[in-house]
Amino acid sequence: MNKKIKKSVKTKIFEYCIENFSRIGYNNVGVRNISEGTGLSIGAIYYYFPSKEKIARFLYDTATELILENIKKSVGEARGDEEVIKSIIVELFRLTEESPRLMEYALYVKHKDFLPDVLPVCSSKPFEYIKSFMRKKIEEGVFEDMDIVVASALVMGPIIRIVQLRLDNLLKDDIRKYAVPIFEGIIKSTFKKVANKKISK
Amino acid sequence: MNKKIKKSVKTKIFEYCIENFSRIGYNNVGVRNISEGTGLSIGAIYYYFPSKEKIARFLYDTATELILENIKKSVGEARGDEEVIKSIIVELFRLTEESPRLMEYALYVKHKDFLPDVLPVCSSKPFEYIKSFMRKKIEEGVFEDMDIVVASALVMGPIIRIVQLRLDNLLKDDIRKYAVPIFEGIIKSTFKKVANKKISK
DNA sequence: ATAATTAATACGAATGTTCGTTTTAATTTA
DNA sequence: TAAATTAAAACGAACATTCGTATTAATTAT
Repeated sequence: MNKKIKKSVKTKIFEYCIENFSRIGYNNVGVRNISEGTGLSIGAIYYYFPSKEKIARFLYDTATELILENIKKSVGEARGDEEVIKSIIVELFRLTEESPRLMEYALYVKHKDFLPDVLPVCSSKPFEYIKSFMRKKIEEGVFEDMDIVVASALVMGPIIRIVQLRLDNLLKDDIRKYAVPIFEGIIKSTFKKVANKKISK
Repeated sequence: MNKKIKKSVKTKIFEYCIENFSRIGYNNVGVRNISEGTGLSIGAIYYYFPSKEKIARFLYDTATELILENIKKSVGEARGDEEVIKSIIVELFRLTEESPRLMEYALYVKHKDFLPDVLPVCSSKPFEYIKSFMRKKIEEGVFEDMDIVVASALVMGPIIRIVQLRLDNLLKDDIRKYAVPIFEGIIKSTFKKVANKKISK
């Protein structure tokens, strides 16, 4: 009966920092900016986080966890292997449109600058999850029998590329319109061909 | 008869900064580090560059120019459309193995942190060059008739992804071994099918 | 009363940059 | 040839600023 009325301190910090670490960079956002931007005092910030670096780590963990949850939920509703791939694309594109800063932080922020020992995002939970799905499908013979690295690159490469172009503002329109053609291209390059089955209409 | 003997100041700075901006980040490399690392005095550095930011810009321009030159040369020796795609892959993979820091700087460095008004690398000269080639081939009917954005993502996405994985040290071995399988996957997803022509052996 | 938050101040370390000076090498003058 | 002059190149201590962080005492909320 309380938490709803006011945003928690951590939430405020999360929202402000996700936005601004992505937009102008970790090193260009000072603790004083965070204080002003959230309306919190510097003391309050340090009451919840022992250091600025810990904020960055908290953002990273929360962001990857959030993305993973969304992907899992989306994949959970999919029927069949192709549907799984499609649902991943749709979900990643949706997240890109609806939470661009979240995606930007997860994909882009050069963690080496300020989180030296964090895994590169490409091997963070969401991407590991997708990769393990693919590994299984190669074993089952759904995908062409290819190296997992190659398969993973052929599937995730185009998706991530579209997302990056959008986040860089090089694509002006909603990228969800690319979901189907990208999906079809990916299927062509990775799935075993089945004689009596058409992929596109 | 003189320039050969000593590395120019700009060359020294280029080499040190490409290495270290990529490795530990622009904001973690101070002017004092550059001074110590190159053996140049701080004064000398500022004699050649008006600011640290201008160094970053110089690196960016030089790196993209270098990569573009190499791609052009490699493409120039290719015969036929598929060969062009293959030569781009081979060249980008070669550069990744032989000049990883150069590639890392061009692909990765989050320019927003310190070069606010520079183009994202994905739209820098080398990538624009490749894209315009593809646009032409779509018009000529070599590629499937698809949106240039989609085609570009299907071609460049997997390539860049492999490169990134390698630069993140998530792939331990030389990525050149992936050149052919990646090439074959890309062809499948983008090239028009020609009935009496097999792509792989 | 305890915990949470604020506001203000202060700290030292690190930053990018400046600037007066020195070194070096080439050119000009004598 | 030797001395004088010049200008570019290199130097590095010092500067003002900003950073993350710490500390304080006062205030508010539970």
